[in-house]
This record gives sequence, C-alpha cells and structure tokens, in this order.
Amino acid sequence: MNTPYYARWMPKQRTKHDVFVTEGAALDRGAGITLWRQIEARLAREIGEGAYEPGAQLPTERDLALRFGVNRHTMRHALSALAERGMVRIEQGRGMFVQETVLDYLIGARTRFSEILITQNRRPGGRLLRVDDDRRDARVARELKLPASSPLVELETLGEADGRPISVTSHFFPKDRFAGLADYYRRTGSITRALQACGVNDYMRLFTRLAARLPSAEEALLLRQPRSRPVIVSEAVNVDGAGCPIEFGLARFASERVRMMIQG
Amino acid sequence: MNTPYYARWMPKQRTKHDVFVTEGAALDRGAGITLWRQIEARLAREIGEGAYEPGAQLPTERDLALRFGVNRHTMRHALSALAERGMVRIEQGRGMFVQETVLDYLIGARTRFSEILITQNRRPGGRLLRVDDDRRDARVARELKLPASSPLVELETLGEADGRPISVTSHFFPKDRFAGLADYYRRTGSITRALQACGVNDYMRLFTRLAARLPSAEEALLLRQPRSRPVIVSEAVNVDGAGCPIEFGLARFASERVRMMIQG
DNA sequence: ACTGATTTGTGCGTATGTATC
DNA sequence: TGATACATACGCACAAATCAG
Repeated sequence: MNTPYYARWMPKQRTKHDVFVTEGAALDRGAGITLWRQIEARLAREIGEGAYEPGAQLPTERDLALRFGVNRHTMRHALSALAERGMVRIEQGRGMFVQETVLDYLIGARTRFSEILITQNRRPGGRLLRVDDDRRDARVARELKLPASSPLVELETLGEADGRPISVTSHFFPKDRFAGLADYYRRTGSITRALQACGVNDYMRLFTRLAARLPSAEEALLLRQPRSRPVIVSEAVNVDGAGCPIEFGLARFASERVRMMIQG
Repeated sequence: MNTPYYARWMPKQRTKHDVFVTEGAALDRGAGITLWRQIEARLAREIGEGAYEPGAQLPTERDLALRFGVNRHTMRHALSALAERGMVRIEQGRGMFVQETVLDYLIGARTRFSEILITQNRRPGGRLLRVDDDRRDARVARELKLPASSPLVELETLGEADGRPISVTSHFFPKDRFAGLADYYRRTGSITRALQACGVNDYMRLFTRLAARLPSAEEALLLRQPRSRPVIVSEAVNVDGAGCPIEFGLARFASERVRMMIQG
C-alpha cells in the first residue's frame, strides 16, 4: 500500500496497484473524435458520478494510459484538459487528485458556522472532541478581558461540511458565567443554542484575526490532510448585546477546503 | 555553512556555533536580583537593540549558559520568561528564534498598504518587480467584469515593512482606462497616487478572499522565507466611486510576518 | 542530510491524419 | 493532384518534485 497516513480512514478506493483491463476497445479510433477528448469525457463522467471521492488520488498517468491503451502523452493531454476545467488538480511528484469544491467562509459581524454552510448549500456537521471545564490560559483570559488566572470552559469541536472535516476549533468561555455550557452543547450540538440556554440570545463578532501555518500532527489527523498543507488559523472574539466578551474562538481550517471571504 | 538558500542575502549574524567568552562576572550574584532575571533583562535588551535579526536563531541553551557562567536550569528559567513575554519562540528539537513582530494587516473597505503600515508604526516600502502592459487573463478579466480577452495592465510589486519583504502583489487594471499607469507608478511609487493621476480620486474594496498555500520557489525567494512556510493569498477587487471595478489584486503575504485583521 | 523509489513535467524525434491552398 | 501546415499520437529519455526510510 502507499496510502498517505491522513487517508487511512478514507473509504477504500482504487489505487495504482489495482489491475485495469485495457479499455482500448471502448475508444473509437479514427471516428472523428480524438482519443484525448474521448478519454477526457469518460473520466469527467466517472468523477461526476462519484467513482472517486472528492480529494481522492487518481491512478497514475502510467496506469490510466495502460487502462485506455494509449500513450502517456495522449493521456496527459486528456488530463490537462480536465485540470483546466478544474475537475482535477495535478501535483508534480505527488499525483492527481479530484478537485474539492472550496467553501467560502464568510467573515462578518454575524459569523455562524451552520448558517454559513447552509447558505453555501453544504450540510453542516460536527462533533465534540474534548471538554475542559477548568481551563486556565493567560493569553485567552486577556482576550476575554478577564484576570489572567480566571477559570475558563473550553470546548474543542470538529466542524464538517457534507461529512468532510473543515475545522478544528477551541471555544473558550468565562467559567463563572457559562459553567453548564458543555452539557447544553452536548444536548443541542450547537454553540449558538448552548449560549442561548445560558441566557445569551444574540452575540456579535468583535474581530477576527487570520494567520497561516503548518498543522501539528494531531490537527492534520483530525482534518484528514497532509502535514505539508497549511491550516488557516482564525482567532476571534464574540461579545454579547452589552459588548461584553463571551467567547474566544481559536479555529484551524483545512486550507484546501476553505477560503475566507470578507465583504466591504 | 548551513545557511538555507532563502537566507543567503541576509546579513551575517551570530549562530549557535559561535564561541562566547564567559560573562559570569557581569552578573551580580547575591545582589537581591535573581540571576535568571538579570539574564532575562540582558537578553531582552540585546534583542531589542537588534543584536539578533528578527527570526534569527539564538545560540543553544548550553552555549548561553556557558556564556553567562550559570547552570542550564537557570538559563532555561530566563529563556522561558522571554518566551512568555513573546520575545523568543522555543521549538523543541530545533532551537530558539527571535520572535518576529507580526504586522496586523487591517482588511476593510479602505485597505491601503502604506496607511496600514503607518498606523502600525512600520515604515512602508516596496519596489516594482515587473510590468506587463498587454496582459490577458480570462479569470482576472471576469473578476473585473470585462470580456475574457480584454487587455490588462499588470504591475507586480514587492511590499516591505521596515525594509523586510512582506508581500508580493500582482495588480491588474483594465488597459483601456489605465494605459499609462505603469509610468505613473514608477514616478510616484504608489498605486493610490498612480490611480489619482489616471483620474481615480478614491476607491473602495469590494471584497477580499483569503486562502493559504505553500509558496512557489520564486515567491519564497522574493519574500525571503523557506518554501516550507505558507503564504497567505489575498484576492481582492477595488472599485471606483461609481462602483466600477478598477483593480484586481493578487497578493501573497509571508505568513510569519503578517496576520490579517478583520473588524466587526 | 542523504538515498532510492515513485510520480509528474519536459524535450526530441517520428509517423499519421486532416484541413487548406 | 500536390504542397504545406497543423494537430494528433507514439516512443524514449531525462528533469524535477515528493516521500519514506
């Protein structure tokens, strides 16, 4: 096998070691349509029908050329046409991958994970990774305008779009005001609703800071991405109607699946 | 030597291999101030005075302990205090590095490179890398709401803060409206002023899209950063007073030196 | 930091089909 | 019919990037 470590949990899919029956017979040679166009159309249909997962690695040029019974150059012609269409992404030395549709994550005063995904026609999801109900962190406390040693509640969540991981987020709340928040989150599966249960009907984003870096081993694992691809790190503070800070969020987004969008 | 390729042009600086003369005599033992505090203060001053370049690697704990004639534990105490202050960054297995001050690049409707730097007390700079007065690019044309094959003027610039490169930006303009723009830029050194010379007194940012990826070899070279550190890619459209798109900017920021800030 | 294996990228030479003048 | 130009297709070789050890 040659599966990258981050792809171990992905559903079984075709690999370069699979044996292909030559489909040269399925191509019309000398029928007025060039070979590379026929191959392009065939692969485009297969990808469209979901034969390969988004983000999955396609067989190598060599194997595809073998499968279709054509020269590698001919194969490359078909593949570069697919890449130009944006259906696949070709990376020298790595291979070819089915292009994933990137999510435009709209950042503004009313940034809400679920709402953003729904307006992008994606199915939001997520799960709770970890809870720490007596966390201390001087830097986070400062962001929340609390004394440095104030107790905090931390929820670490994984955000998903259409079942694919998008983000790992640590949510920090002042403990004295949101002691039971973890339980409410477990019950509702939503930060917004858990906050409502704690008496916060509405909240606004005060600011967002964005940076980029390579992920830790754990982050790469959770996001199911290679360690060589960066994550977008978002630090944000949410305040209640009175302008009092209620949440500090530290999110790490898979940079290959998400793009940040700022209007105005 | 063991200099990474991107650092070849950087000024010569101290490395962990330099030999230090013991400065134990310079510390006041039993004078009411702990040794680690004295060392902390000394190193903080040296860094502040620029003895080490931002981002440069500090000598090893062992060498520093030797220099000050103290135990490694004492040295570590001083260093962890510096790390907590944010002056140095300690990476297990790699070494210690002078923390670079990150620039908060404020994104909003009136985003201007020079103004952002000045409000952050940084000295803005830059130079023109390349001009193409008859550029065609279907994707850029679409962003500017022009026919796909419209001619464009492209200026590629390097943005600097305090003499350190922070961004490489391709600015695209509709050629029919901004034919002489390159010359104006050469004369004024500012996009804003070059646009004024072309009759655009004010412009606004319509949107900004942010993504992250690893840099190309050329981008890494220009930004003087390793290829293994990501760049933040910003795509933005500016419009004139009438709402007509006048510029598409494709900027690549050194993620170690810049952080994007969004308010509200 | 080096090595070998894997995979995509590029160049050159050749042959053939197809459209145009 | 012949000449020419161009895209298509094949074969071979090596360069460049990536990755695992």
